[in-house]
Amino acid sequence: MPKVGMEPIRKAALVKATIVELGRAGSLDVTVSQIAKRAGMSSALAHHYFGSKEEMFLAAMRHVLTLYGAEVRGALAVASTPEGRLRAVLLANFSAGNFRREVIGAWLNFYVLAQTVPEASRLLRVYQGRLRSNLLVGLRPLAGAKAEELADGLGALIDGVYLREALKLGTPDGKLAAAMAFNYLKPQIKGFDS
Amino acid sequence: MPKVGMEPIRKAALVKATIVELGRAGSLDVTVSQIAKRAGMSSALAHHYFGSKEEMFLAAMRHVLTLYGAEVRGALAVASTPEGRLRAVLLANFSAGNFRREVIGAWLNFYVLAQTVPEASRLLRVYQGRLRSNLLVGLRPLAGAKAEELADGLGALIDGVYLREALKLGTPDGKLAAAMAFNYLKPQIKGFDS
DNA sequence: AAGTTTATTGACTCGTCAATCAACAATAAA
DNA sequence: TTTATTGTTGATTGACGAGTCAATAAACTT
Repeated sequence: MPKVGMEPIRKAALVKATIVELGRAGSLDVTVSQIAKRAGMSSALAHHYFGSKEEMFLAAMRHVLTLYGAEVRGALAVASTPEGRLRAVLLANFSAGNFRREVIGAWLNFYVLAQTVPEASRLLRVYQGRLRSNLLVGLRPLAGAKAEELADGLGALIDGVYLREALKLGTPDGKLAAAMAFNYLKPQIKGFDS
Repeated sequence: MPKVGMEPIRKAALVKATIVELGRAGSLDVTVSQIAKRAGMSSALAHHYFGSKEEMFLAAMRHVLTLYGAEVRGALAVASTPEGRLRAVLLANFSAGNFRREVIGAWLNFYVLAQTVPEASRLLRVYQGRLRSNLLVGLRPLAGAKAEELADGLGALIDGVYLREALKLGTPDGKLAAAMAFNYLKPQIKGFDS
């Protein structure tokens, strides 16, 4: 059965399965066997490709971060005004691709992972830094000196919305979540309307 | 050595040790032995008093929640105006008692625990409900119809600030954190000043 | 065709840990 | 002073899970 060139396929399947299992279990207490099973292979093979469970987690993180980054870049590309850029970044954060049950659950676990694994912590910082600078691009022309503190507030608000969503059941509502962010900005920036 | 009336003392020591260990490890991967050792007893005794590790976690949660509730009530008692009440609730959230490394780390784990343990999820909802209603007491006279959405936004912001603090190293700065909340409110409520 | 590399897994090792138990000690009640 | 009751622990059990390994097989190389 063994064909050649399986590596990328297997790795992709494992990354996907890791995210699903993390979201499902809601904790890092997920066995390699569970992940491997969901990805349709033996746990030995998972170890063969990733070496350790930790590496699997990190690969899953990178994947989520990459998707997120791509989505933001895409949205940003078609925005020309500062207002448009702001809108784009916020909407991307709560888009159907990122604001999903499994992904939200995975995020929570990434924060936990970051408590013990330096590389996870680094990745999370990179994400926070990007979010901040993306927000600042839109905010600086609109809010000037207040831009920095607005960006920090928005960042915390977004993380908080994710965290709270992790506690709820049912389908996450991105529209509603985005509305909270716009609500935060409206009175801060004259003439800003969602 | 065994005197009588040890139960409450042992239980309190275990609860305290659980919070410390949870904060230290940054994850639920804490063994009963670690907790028991920090509390100065054998793991068998810990099981004797709590029955299971899960019960220890829940007791720790209840304890944190109780302290938090007491602090808010205390601050609220000496506030007479709506503005004062708002201030009181926000400051209590970031007070020296609650906004500490270990406690922040423990919070993160409570959210993880809530993913699998219904009682943990219930406790967290109770906390969120209380926070919300405490905020509303102050907000309704000041913001009227907008009070509800402001309370939700503030709640998410507070949780987000906690979450982000869990990622940082060093001593948490409650003043700075509280400032973010005030910053959120200032433009929303005419005449509100921290 | 022989040799090498890639894919794949079942079985195994080794460690860890929650929970239980048997036994012992001290205090309180009878 | 027996007889509970409460406190306490070392040792043990039983389960589970990460990571390793030997073995098998298909595919590529020369």
